[in-house]
This record gives sequence, structure tokens and C-alpha cells, in this order.
Amino acid sequence: MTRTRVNSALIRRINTGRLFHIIRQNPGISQQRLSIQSGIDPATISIIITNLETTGIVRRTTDAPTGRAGRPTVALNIDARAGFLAGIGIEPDAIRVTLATIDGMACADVTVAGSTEPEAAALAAHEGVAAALRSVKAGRGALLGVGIALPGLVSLEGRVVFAPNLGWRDLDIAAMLARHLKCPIRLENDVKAAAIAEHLFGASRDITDFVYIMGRSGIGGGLYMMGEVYRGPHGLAGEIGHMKMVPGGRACGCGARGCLEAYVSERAILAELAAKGHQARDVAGILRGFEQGDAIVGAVLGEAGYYLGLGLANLINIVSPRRIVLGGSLARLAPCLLPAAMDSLHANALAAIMRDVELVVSVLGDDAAPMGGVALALHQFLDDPPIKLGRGRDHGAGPPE
Amino acid sequence: MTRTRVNSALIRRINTGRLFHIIRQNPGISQQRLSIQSGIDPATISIIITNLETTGIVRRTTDAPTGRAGRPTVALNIDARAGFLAGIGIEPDAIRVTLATIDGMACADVTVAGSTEPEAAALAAHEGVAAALRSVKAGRGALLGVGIALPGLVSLEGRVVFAPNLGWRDLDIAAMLARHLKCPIRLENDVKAAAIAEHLFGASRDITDFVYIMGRSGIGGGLYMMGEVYRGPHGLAGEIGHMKMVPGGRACGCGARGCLEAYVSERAILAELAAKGHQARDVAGILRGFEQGDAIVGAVLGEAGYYLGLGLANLINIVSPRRIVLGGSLARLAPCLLPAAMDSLHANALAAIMRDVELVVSVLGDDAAPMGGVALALHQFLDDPPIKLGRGRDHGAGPPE
DNA sequence: TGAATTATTTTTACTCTTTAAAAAACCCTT
DNA sequence: AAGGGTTTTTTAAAGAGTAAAAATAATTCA
Repeated sequence: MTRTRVNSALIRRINTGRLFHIIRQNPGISQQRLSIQSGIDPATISIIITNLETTGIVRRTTDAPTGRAGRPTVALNIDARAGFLAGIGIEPDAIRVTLATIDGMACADVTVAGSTEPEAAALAAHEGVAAALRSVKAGRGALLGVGIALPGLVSLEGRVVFAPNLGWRDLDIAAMLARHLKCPIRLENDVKAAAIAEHLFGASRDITDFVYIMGRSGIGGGLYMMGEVYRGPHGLAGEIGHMKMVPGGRACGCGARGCLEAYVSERAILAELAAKGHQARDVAGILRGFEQGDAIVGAVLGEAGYYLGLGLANLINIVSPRRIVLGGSLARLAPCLLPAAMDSLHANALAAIMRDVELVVSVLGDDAAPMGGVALALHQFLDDPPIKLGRGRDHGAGPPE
Repeated sequence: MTRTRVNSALIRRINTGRLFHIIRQNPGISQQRLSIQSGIDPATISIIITNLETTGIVRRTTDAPTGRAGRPTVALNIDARAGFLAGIGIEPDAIRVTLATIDGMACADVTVAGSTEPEAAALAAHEGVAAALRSVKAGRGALLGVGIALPGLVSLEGRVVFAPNLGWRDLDIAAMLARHLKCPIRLENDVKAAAIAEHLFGASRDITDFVYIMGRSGIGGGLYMMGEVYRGPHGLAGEIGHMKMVPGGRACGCGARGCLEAYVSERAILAELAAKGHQARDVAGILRGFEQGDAIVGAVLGEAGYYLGLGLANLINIVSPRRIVLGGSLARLAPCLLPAAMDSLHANALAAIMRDVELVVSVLGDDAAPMGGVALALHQFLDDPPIKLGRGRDHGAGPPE
């Protein structure tokens, strides 16, 4: 457990990363504005940007004349030609690949058939990435990093601990893909990955503390705290779907009773509707029933909303995020769930803590998992950049004798 | 919101702090061992230690001869003569002051009568600190910092947002004390402060992720994550006592129903016993009844333990700490509560996450709040050290001309 | 047209940091 | 007394951020 050395190289990496993100989120920014926004000295900015330009990560372009006096600003942009990052969302029935430039702009989407057989899934993922690269006419060498997001517990070392939907347990899927793709690969739980994507590319770019809640077959959570996703000592933190709402309540797939997931997940709502004789078979069916004012649907959604609000209140009291982001099926069901949820939320969250919490719906939608993969790949790219960060002295490369 | 500058000075502060804590926790360590344990180069160690010695924070003493060949090691210790830190625990009926040296060794304890009138409380706290300083024959100048811990919500800026037991709301108690004491003062919620003390002085020194749960009149929580206490965007995170256990359950002082606090706090247990005709009036009475095998006490404690286990399961699923530390009245009641709690805990926490979680009782006991104050003062001392950290060039201070 | 003005970026000179290697310090053994 | 073995300090070098000065490149004004 040797801790990372705190030295000059770390300084440079941190400051370079800061500047990268500011440029990424403010395309065309000038060095002076960059200095103001980052608090870093203009001289340092000059050195770092020159370095990033030399290595092809940043591009300088002369701005259109502003009409004002003074030396014209130079616009800085992340250079889309630097290469590509691939995000892979693995689900039992489909593997979705998003290819993006290093500033996170998606430029290709490919979906291939999934598999619960690990080697087959890795091969399918590889084919998806290859197809995406072909669609942008890029070669293998242009792939700078890959991130994989899947529904399940992922250890800090990037191994699948347990993924019930895929039937995987203690599996190194990243290593299997690495046999096909020679570039850095990072693996993470899909909700944590989506939370990172929300922070890098979504609506919570300016916020360091939020909770991402994703409904899929179950309910998952990603806790973004102090500017990074919280993984916990083994990487397993954030399983908010198994928060207990009712002692001895409904049976949950985890073996316990009364879990949030057993009341609010897509699967739970559909099961409850079926038990009450309603014929809805998917989220669209639920929405249709809700719009038509179906009494059964209304009652079931009211109950689900009540427990969702209660769960959110618990999260607010415990974690006190600045924002809660609803994603996946929860985003689609939000219009039906929120009225009841807001009632129980306000009744159960502490007023002083609740005051400044926002509740929003994710803008990433169903792209959350593959975009989460892109976010993982970008983090990997910046944590361990394939470039030299040093001050590029260019005193003539004369032949050494 | 200008972020802290990442530069050489930050490096030095981080590395100096690391070395300080290693010396504090390994008294008499040599520089070579320090280098191995910290990963910092021996040359850097030499510079930093020389600096800390010059400023009186570290003392070098020649070790007793080891009998082995080679240059003898020099023992490093935090210099107890550097000054004192005061920790103040404010409660409605008593104000407790602990005076400690800068390595956190307590050297005086003073308790004075409390007050719910803020100015009177500040004056009493000041008198407690003065008495403690007198008891170690130290002057005002020896006081390097003060930390205050109190039961209530504290903002990031160090103001009391709401402290129901004290009847305080939106109050700057630190400023009131600052009129009497001219030194840095830091204020924090008592459970967060206790969590910091647990990390600095308690049994969780080697752990970066744990949850401290303290029973007092209510139930409070301190989440220690990634090596620091989590405060959340407004400093209010960690109110685990208001986690909802039973929809529409017992009424809680917060206005909601079914809170953990309404089942497991000292007050709740006593109220439930009274409702069932038992005469226990305090924790000692509960313990006596439990030891005598009283049926009512057994039933009430069984129920409380069940909900405690459920709450711990929720925390484990959501936060996934490496350890849960029980403090305050929960520590004293632990023997009675844990049997039932362990049952519901194991039944409701996800097995993969639960596997490596430890459940322990705090060693700080009732000293948690004032020792939390000491911990706050120590953090303040290291965050903003009253010394120059630079390489102390001592080339003769010739008079400038 | 050409010099002054204005604003942005780069260079310079400096201090700060960590660090590898060499040197010094110090005790034990022979 | 000389040699050997550890620990600590010094030395020299490389890399980082930064304040101030200089260079750059436009507009503005006479």
C-alpha cells in the first residue's frame, strides 16, 4: 500500500488535467481566460498548452477578429484528431459501443448482440469496437482507451465480483477483451460509470457532490462525492437498491425483504401490476396506463413513488448530495413517480439538509452505460497519459557523440 | 470558488503532514524508517525534519545504543513542549474541555457547568480552557488551537445551523469564543469530530473508510471516506439517525415517523420501557434490567437491536465502510443490542459487501466529543501551520545595507 | 500612413520542490 | 588503530509554479 508520491510530476498532472477539462467544457477559450478560471499563472498555462499542442491533444486556432484593440486571442480546442475512446455497455441481451473523441463527443454508436458467455461477450464487444472504428474510418492505432460498464459489483482491481443478470461471478472480463484490443481498458459498475459520465458530460459538470440513481432491472446508485465517484474500500459502495424500506416487506432478488428495489424497480412495478391483473408488460405499457388514468396503474405507481421518495429522503439525510439524478427506467417513469415521491420526500427529509437539494432527470438517457464507458476511458487517459508532460525543451536535437 | 493552488508549497504541506502523523503514531521512529514508511526520499525527510526541529514541532533524541554496527539512529518525537490544543465538547448541561499536546496526548480534563445561553456557554468554555491551561502551568501563549464539538448541524463555514438540544439556531459560537481566546478555533458537529478523533487517535488509524455512529439523546453519524470526514456540500451530511426504518412508524423529534433514532436512541429505549411499565431511568438502569434477565427490557432491547442491525445493513449496502464504530450510549448498550443486531444485519446486508466489514465499539467512550475537538484543532494546526515550511536557509543574517 | 494604445502571450529569472548519488558521521568489530 | 556497516546529510540536478518584463499583434488616433 505505497501511497502515490507527492512531487512535481503530480503537480503537473493535476494542473494539466484541470486545464484539459476547462478547455473541453469551454471550447475556444483563450489562455488568459483559462488562467482566470483555473487560478493557474499565465506562464504555466503557456508551458502546459504548448506541451499539449506538441503532443496533439490541444489545437490552437486564430480567433475571428473581435474588433477590439490588443493582441488577438488564440482559441484553444481539444483536438478531435488525437484519437478515440470507446465506451462499452454490457447487458445480457445487447452490447452497446459508443466511440467518442477525447473530449467526449460521441461520433459513432454500434449495438451488437450480447451474450452471457464471457468469452463470447468479449468477442462481441471487440467486434462492436472494430465496427465503430470502421464507421469513422479510423485504424486500430487511433483507439486510445476503452471503458466497460456493466450491471454488477466490480472490485477496485477491475474484476467482476458478481453480476447476477449476466450470471457472472469473479471474472476478469477486461483481461478477456485485452486479448483482442491492445490499449488501456477500465471496468466499472454501470451506475458508477454513468455517474462519472454525468459529471464529465452531463448536467452536473459544475457539481462535486451528487447521487446518480439508475433504474434498470434493479435499482443502482452512484455516489459522487468531493469530486469523484465513491467506490469504498472494495469498490462495492452505492448499492442503494437494497436499502430496506419495510421490515419484512416484499421479497427481493437479493434474498432479503423490503428492499427499495422490490418496490420501485421496473421489474417490481410490472410484477405488482401483473398481480393486480393489469396487462402492462414494459415501461411503455406502464406509461400508457398512467396517461389513460388507469386506477390500478395509479395505485401501484403511487405506492412506488411513495417508497422512492422515502429512499431519496434517506439518501439526503445520510449523504446530503447537492443533486439527485434519476436515470434509466426511473428517468422514463419520473413523470408518474415524482408526484407521490415529492410528498414522501418532503415529509421525511430533514428540512435544513433538503433545502438546497435538486432532483433532476438524467439527460444521458439510455446512453448512460456506454457514455459511462467513455467517461472511464477518459479518466484512464488523463490518469496515465501516453504523453510526456515535461517542459518540452526543443534546443536542437543534435546527434549525440 | 477559487480552488486551492496546486504548487510546490502544497507538496511540502502534504508531505510535512504525512511525516508528522507517522512520527506521531510511531514515536521514536528514525528517518530511515520514516522514508520507507512514507515513500519519501531520505533527502527530503532530512530537510523536512530539520525544519520541524527548528520550529520546535519535532524533537530529535539520540537513541539508546542498539549494539549493532553502523551510525546510530536518531529517535524522532513530536515535541510536547511545542504547545497545547484544546478540545471543547459542548452539551446542554456540561462543557467538557480536554487539553492535549500537539500529538494528541491528553494532559488535562476539565468539566464546567453548561448553559443553553450562547454567550454564557462561550464564557464557560473559555473558563474551562483557562482552568485546563492553569492545571498544566501553561500560559495563554501556549494555546495553539481550539476545536469545538457540539450536537447539532454545523455549516461548512463553522456556524451552528441548528442544535435542537441546545436550542441554538444560526449562531456563530466560534466567534463568541474568539473574543476570549486569540487563537484559531474550529467548530464541527460532535459525531463528525468524534470520527476524526477515531481516525487520528482511536482504533481506526490505519483505515480510510469507516462510519462512526454515536448514540446520545439521538443518533448521529460521521462518515469517514477516502481519508477524510465527509461533510457534503453544506457540511450537513451524516444524519443517519433519521433514516426511515418503518413507514409511518414511531414519531421522531424531527417531525417525521419511523426514524432509526425513534427506535435505537437512549431516549427512545427509555420511553418504550416506560410505556411498558418498566422503571429504568438511564442507561445504567437498562443494563441492570438486561443483566437481571428482565423480560420487558429483553423485548425492548431486542426490538432496538433489530432496527439497529437493519440500519447498519443499509449503511453497509450504501456506503460500504470497512468498519463501523459504535460510540456514546450505543457503546455502552452494545452488549445488549448486538445479539439481535447481528441477526438482522447479516440477514439484510449484501453478502459480498458485508464480508469484510468490522463492527467495533469505540475506545474513546465518553471522551469522544472533547477528543473530537482536539482532533479538529490538530487538523487546523496542520492545515494552516503557524510555521514557515520553507527550507530554512541559515546563511548568516547579515544586516542589509 | 505611422506611431501610440491595448490586450494577449511568451520569455526570463527566480524560488520552490523532490531526488539520486556521493559524502560525511558514527558506532561496532577486529 | 584500522576497517566495516548503517544512518544521515550534503551536493547537484531536474522539474514545477510564478512575478515581472518583454514580445507580439491587433486596433486607434494623429
